[in-house]
Amino acid sequence: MQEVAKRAGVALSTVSYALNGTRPISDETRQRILRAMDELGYQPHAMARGLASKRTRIIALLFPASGRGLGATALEIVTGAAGAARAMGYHLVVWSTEAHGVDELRSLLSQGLVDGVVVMRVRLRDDRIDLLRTMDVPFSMIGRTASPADVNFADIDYDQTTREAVDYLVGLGHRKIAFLNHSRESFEAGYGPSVRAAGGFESAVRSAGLEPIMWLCDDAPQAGRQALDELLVLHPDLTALVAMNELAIVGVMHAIRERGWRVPDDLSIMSLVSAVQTAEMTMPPLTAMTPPYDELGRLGVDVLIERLERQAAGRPRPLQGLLPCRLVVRGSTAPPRAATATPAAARG
Amino acid sequence: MQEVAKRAGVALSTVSYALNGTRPISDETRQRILRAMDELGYQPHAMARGLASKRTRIIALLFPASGRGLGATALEIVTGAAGAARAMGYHLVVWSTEAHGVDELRSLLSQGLVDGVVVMRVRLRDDRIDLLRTMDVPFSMIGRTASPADVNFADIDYDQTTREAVDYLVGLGHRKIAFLNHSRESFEAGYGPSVRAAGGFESAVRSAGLEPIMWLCDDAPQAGRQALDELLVLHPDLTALVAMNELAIVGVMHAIRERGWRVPDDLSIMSLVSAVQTAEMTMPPLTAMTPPYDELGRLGVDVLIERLERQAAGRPRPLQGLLPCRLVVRGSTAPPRAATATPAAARG
DNA sequence: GCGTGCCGTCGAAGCGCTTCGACGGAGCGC
DNA sequence: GCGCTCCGTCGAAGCGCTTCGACGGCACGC
Repeated sequence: MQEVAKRAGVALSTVSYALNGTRPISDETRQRILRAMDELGYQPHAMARGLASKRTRIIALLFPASGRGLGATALEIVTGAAGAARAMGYHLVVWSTEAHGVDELRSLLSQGLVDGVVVMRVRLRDDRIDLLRTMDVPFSMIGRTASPADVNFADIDYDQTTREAVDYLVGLGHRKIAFLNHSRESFEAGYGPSVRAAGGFESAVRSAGLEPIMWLCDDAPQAGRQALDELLVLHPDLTALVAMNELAIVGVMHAIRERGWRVPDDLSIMSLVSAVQTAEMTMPPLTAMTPPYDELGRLGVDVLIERLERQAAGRPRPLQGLLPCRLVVRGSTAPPRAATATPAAARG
Repeated sequence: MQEVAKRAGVALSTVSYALNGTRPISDETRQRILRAMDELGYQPHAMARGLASKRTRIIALLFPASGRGLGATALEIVTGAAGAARAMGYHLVVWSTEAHGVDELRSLLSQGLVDGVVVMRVRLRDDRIDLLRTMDVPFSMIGRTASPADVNFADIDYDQTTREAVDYLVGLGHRKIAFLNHSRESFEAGYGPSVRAAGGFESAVRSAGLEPIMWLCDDAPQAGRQALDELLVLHPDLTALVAMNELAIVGVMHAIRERGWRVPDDLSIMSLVSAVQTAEMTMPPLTAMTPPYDELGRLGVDVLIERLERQAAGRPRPLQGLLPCRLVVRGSTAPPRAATATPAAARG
């Protein structure tokens, strides 16, 4: 940097101002400096900047250590987040806490390595969020807690998504639609997607003048088979299933085939919040509401950096982005067999 | 840190030595210092350390920007890598290059933010590796180039993996086994897994006294269906398929069902290098050689840090780890129908 | 014509740590 | 018993940048 300054015939500090725009610099001087930087192939030293400015331009992405159920999903978020961070001149470090829990997070944070944190897989009630609050570390969430009033977050718009899913099925002529959710444990533990999708489904179905049916089901094919059997006992006139449980869907489809039924002719299946990869791993491929996971990651980073750079003093109001899933019609949905007739009670 | 020193009654530098073990410190002094740190809840400032020591304790994970085909896979690698890094006191930043390519990587590297780089999804011939070499940045690879002689890497042991897969099928009684690979483009572009698995399969099959059959196939269900049809024309006595192409497998299974055949009774299918998530997304679930992806990520980081900390001067010899996939038997494999009889030429 | 402001630039003082050279004291050999 | 060595500790000099206060020069107004 010394050399750049010398070559451009200015003081060291002037180079710094030109770089950061901290103080006004005449256009001509800036040009000289930029040229010098270019010729010397100079790149500012990240750590030195960080130390001097107390702004590291590094943010952390907190994600749950493994655990099934994420997968392709989570990767897309990471990719999106990394891209967004880089586009804004930040670096993204990944911290997969949960192994050692909150204590480790605390020590990580107090190393002063990061300016802020993006928290993935937020639970409605979340220790990590509490910690970030008390340590006064800027953060944003992908997903959200029960009361995210004053925090920046990015989440899927479950209301909109479930509504679109239900509307699509209703539009095809379905009148009896069940919602196959995640497991009871995850629902009762307050897993956001599970809870919010359930709420969205209920209100969407009701506003279509229908009766909501929800079923909690473990994330496993076997559980899905059983769930279908039980559902059909209670509701033999079921013609469509909305499911946010990909592994269960596999079982459901198997069970359907064993009955000699076919998807989508005898039962339409719609996968909620389902990544492309998994939706195409079945036969027929699943009509699905596909979440824009990379967008979600991107947005999570964006709102954090927004908070970091512009909301530094006086929090005007939080940025909260809800992204709807995109409907991708594949082969698992169709009008019900007796779309025009009355719902066939004479079935099963 | 000043305060810690004061409280422990020693000089600032002594605290530093106690922390890093750079110079011998009497046990008693160290204890005093550690206690003081504890009481004050002190955590060394990462950036300051990095600036002063020129060792940032940050490493970068270079991974391919999106692109289908990774997915759950890649996430596990990231998770494993992040865990390993943290366990060794490092931070992991993710850089998804390829968007802007090598130039961006160069500028990223010259920021001096990272001590070294783990490169994912290495191609047999890889620009990024060349750059790292010329810039003399320590790195390790997950996967490997064509001639990885002097570099630390972690990769799947394709020889061992394909051998186990073939042996298992041969053990069941199969005598006519085909290998369904990735697309021709990826094979000819020198995508390591594709090339190495092909080699491994060929030698494994030959050493079992059988004739190798390989088929290149785009990563799509439709391509899989077609591939199966073509294969069966050429080899009507085929009884087993080893596939490293999950999307194609979906199509294959569909095609089989349409013929009125069943998996595994009429054709055994074995998925190579297949994540648990996808292996369980089919009916029946796939018998698969499952790669220890998190181990792979972990190992990639380990060998990099090894290189960083111990091979600093005089490279003794590279650490190169090959991890075999683990055989998980599920429902897609069985003895061939006519295991004891001669291969049925009178079929399909 | 000289004071007043403001714009653009400069020099220097850190940011919180590591590391180097130096130094005092204890233990050893002759 | 004296000198020498080695061990454990100290003080100070940076690491490469940001940022603060200061300052020179210009345009403007009275």
